[in-house]
Amino acid sequence: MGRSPCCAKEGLNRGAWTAHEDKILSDYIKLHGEGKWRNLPKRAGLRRCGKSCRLRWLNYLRPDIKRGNISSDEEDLIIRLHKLLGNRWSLIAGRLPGRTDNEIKNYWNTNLGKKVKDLQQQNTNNSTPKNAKIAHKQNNPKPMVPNSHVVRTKATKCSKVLFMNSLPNSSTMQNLQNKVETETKTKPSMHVDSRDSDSMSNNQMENGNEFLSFSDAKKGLSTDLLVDFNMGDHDISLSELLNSDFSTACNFDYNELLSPCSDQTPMFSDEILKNWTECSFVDEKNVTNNLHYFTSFLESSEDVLGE
DNA sequence: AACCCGCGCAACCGCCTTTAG
DNA sequence: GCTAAAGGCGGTTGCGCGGGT
Repeated sequence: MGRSPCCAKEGLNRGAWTAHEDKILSDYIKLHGEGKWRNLPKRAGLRRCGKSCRLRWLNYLRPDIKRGNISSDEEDLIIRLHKLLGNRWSLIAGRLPGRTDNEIKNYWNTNLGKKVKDLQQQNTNNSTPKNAKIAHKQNNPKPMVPNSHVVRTKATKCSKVLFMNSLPNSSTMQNLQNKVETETKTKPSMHVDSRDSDSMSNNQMENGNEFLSFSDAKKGLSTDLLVDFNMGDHDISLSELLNSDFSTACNFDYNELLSPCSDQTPMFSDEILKNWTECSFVDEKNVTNNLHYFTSFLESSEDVLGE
C-alpha cells in the first residue's frame, strides 16, 4: 500500500540546520517537551519535516549529547556490543552515555568496521583457533583495538580518539586502572577518559553534562552504563569491567542464563537480552543482577561469537 | 594556487513497529 | 481485530573540510 510521506515536501527547508532553526526547535521542546513530531514544525513555526526535527533534536540539540572524542573504553565497548548485538545501533547507544545511535553508526562505519575487519583477517591468517585465542586473552588484557592500522588522514581529527602505538601491556593497564581508581575517588562524578577536555563543547561543560552526569531524567532512570557501575563502594572502571573475569569474580555461572541448545553453540536467550538492554539499575539489587547479565553477555560473546 | 581525493558527519530515506481510534 | 498515523531505526547520501599533489 505504501505509506504517505510524513509531511508535504513542498516549501520545506532541507539540508543543514541554521542556528536560528536550532534555537526555535530547542526553545519549543524546552517549553512543550518532546513528542508530536508531526505537528511540531507547524506549532513551532519551522519549515521542516517532523522527522527532521526529531532527528535534529535527538542527534544534535539534546542537552545530554556528548560530542566527539570517543574514548578507548567506549570504543572497546562498542566493538563488544556490536559483536553481540550486530547493527542495532540504538541498543548500543543506549549503553553509551550521551552517544547517539547515529554517532555510533557513523563511527563504526568510518573507523571500527575497518578495524575489526582487519583484526578478523589477521586472526584467520595466523591463528590456530583455541590456543591462539587463549594466548591472546592472556597476553592482551584489553583484547580489542589492536595496533591501530587505521591511519587517520585528517590531522584535525586525531585529537578525537586516543590511539596507542601498541597495546598496553598488563602493567601499563594496571597503572592506568590505578589512576582511574584514584581519580574516580577524588572526583566521584567524573569518569576518566582519554579525551582532551578542551574539545568538549563549552555548552556541555557549562551545563554540567560531563561524561558521567548523564541521566535520563524523563524516564527517571539511568540508562548510563558507566553511571550505573559508578556507585559508592562499588566504583568500577569500564576497563576493569571489560577485562575482568566476571563469572569468577561474581561467583556467577552465566551459562545458566544461556538458552540450553544441547551440544550446539549456546545462544543468548531473548529474555536475557531484553532484560539487560532494558535494565534500569535503579537500585543496588538491580545493579547486581544486571551486572551479572551484562558481564555474562560480554564474556559469553567473547567465547560464543568471537570464533 | 588550483585541483583532487578521502574522511567525517549531519541529514535524508524508506521500512518496520507501536499506538490510538 | 483492523487501519492509519506516529514514532523509531538502520542504511545511505551528499556536503564541507583538510591534506596531498
